[in-house]
Amino acid sequence: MAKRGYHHGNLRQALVEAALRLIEVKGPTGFTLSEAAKQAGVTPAAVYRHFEGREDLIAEAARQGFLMFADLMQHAYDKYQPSALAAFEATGRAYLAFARKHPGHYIAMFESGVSANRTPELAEAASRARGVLEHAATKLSQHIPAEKRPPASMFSAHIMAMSHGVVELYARNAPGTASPYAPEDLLETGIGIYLRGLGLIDPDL
Amino acid sequence: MAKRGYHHGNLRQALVEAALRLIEVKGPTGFTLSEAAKQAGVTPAAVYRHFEGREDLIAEAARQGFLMFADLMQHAYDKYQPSALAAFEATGRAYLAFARKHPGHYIAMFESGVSANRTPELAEAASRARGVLEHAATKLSQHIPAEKRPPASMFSAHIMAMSHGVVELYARNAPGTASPYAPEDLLETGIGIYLRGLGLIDPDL
DNA sequence: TGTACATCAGTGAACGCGCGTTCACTGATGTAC
DNA sequence: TGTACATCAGTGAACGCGCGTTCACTGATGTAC
Repeated sequence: MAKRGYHHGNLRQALVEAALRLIEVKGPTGFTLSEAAKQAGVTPAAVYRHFEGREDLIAEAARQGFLMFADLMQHAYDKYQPSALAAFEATGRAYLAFARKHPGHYIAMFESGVSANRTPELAEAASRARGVLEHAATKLSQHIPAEKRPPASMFSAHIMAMSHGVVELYARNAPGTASPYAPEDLLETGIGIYLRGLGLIDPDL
Repeated sequence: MAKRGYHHGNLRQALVEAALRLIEVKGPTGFTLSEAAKQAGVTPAAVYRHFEGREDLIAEAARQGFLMFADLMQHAYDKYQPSALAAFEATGRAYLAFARKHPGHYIAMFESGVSANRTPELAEAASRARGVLEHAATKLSQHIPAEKRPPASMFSAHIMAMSHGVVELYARNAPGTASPYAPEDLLETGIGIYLRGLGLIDPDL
């Protein structure tokens, strides 16, 4: 596992990955710097060679998350081009897929209490992710008659809100809170109805 | 302040209120049983006369939150009856108003990590709140032609998701994450577009 | 190729801290006679 | 009305724990000659 570098190989990344695993299992509260160090096979003090402290480690995990998140949505978007509608819907599906596949990242990004403005690098990564969705919304909204077209940033904020809400309320394992619908279906139908409201989908079912 | 009871007056409720204040200020992570006790002017050990422990105290705060939440939505619903549409929209506004007015309760309910099924009392309170929104959705959905009508529980899940998403992403003070829109506007327009998608609002703006 | 040296990633011990929880207790409140 | 007693809410000391962070160090790695 230790291929290059000095003693450990690539401790910095190993710590990020340990942190992600812990955040996923124990929640943002349960995550501790000491345990992340232990899981990486290293003394807690070693962490300080690579990060300023606990918060900084979480912020790096979140940053990497935003980058992956942006890539995933971008990829989904590109794949369904040139149909603005199909591309937009694919982007929405990618949102949920990311949250399902990378819960540790998602929690670090949205539930850890780390501000997206903590560092310029984190802010930039977050902004890039937001940008992908906003771009998809902008393109799609050009199909709406100008006089009844909401601003694209509002449009994408609606979609982000619904997506995030579905993740938080229905895609967490929380037993009992579960609704009878799969989160994927819930989001798909929700966005579908919303887009129909914008006149972007045929009103006949 | 100590009107009735034994030594303190009503320590149980004072602890719940101290916990809510702390949760609001420091987040669910920052809340500690010891500090809640201190704020209530009491030794940490005294908490154990009224609660099983830290989690139990949070659960009670959440339970009270769900009761208030249900009452608020119910009240808003009743006020705008008999128009199913106006009543439904008022219920949505009440959702956001509650989150804004009672952030401590909201956090205890949705972000504290306490399962809504932790105790039967908590589960029942949560279910009552959900019931109000579902009732509003059921009534409103009767105005949709049966063949294109989604199940009311799905309908209300969509609204809950969007409402929760708006609260989490845009109604928290998080500076910089803020969108240029007021959360109230964002939710109002979002629900408006969604309802238009269901054919419940005149399609001409 | 071999030796001397510089670098610096990770060590290990120590710190002060506040946490949640337990326990035997005390003393104010409420009640029975 | 007054006294003796029971109740039980809150005390205070103690516990073991793991936390994040600091510090002088050590020893493997990489480099210069």
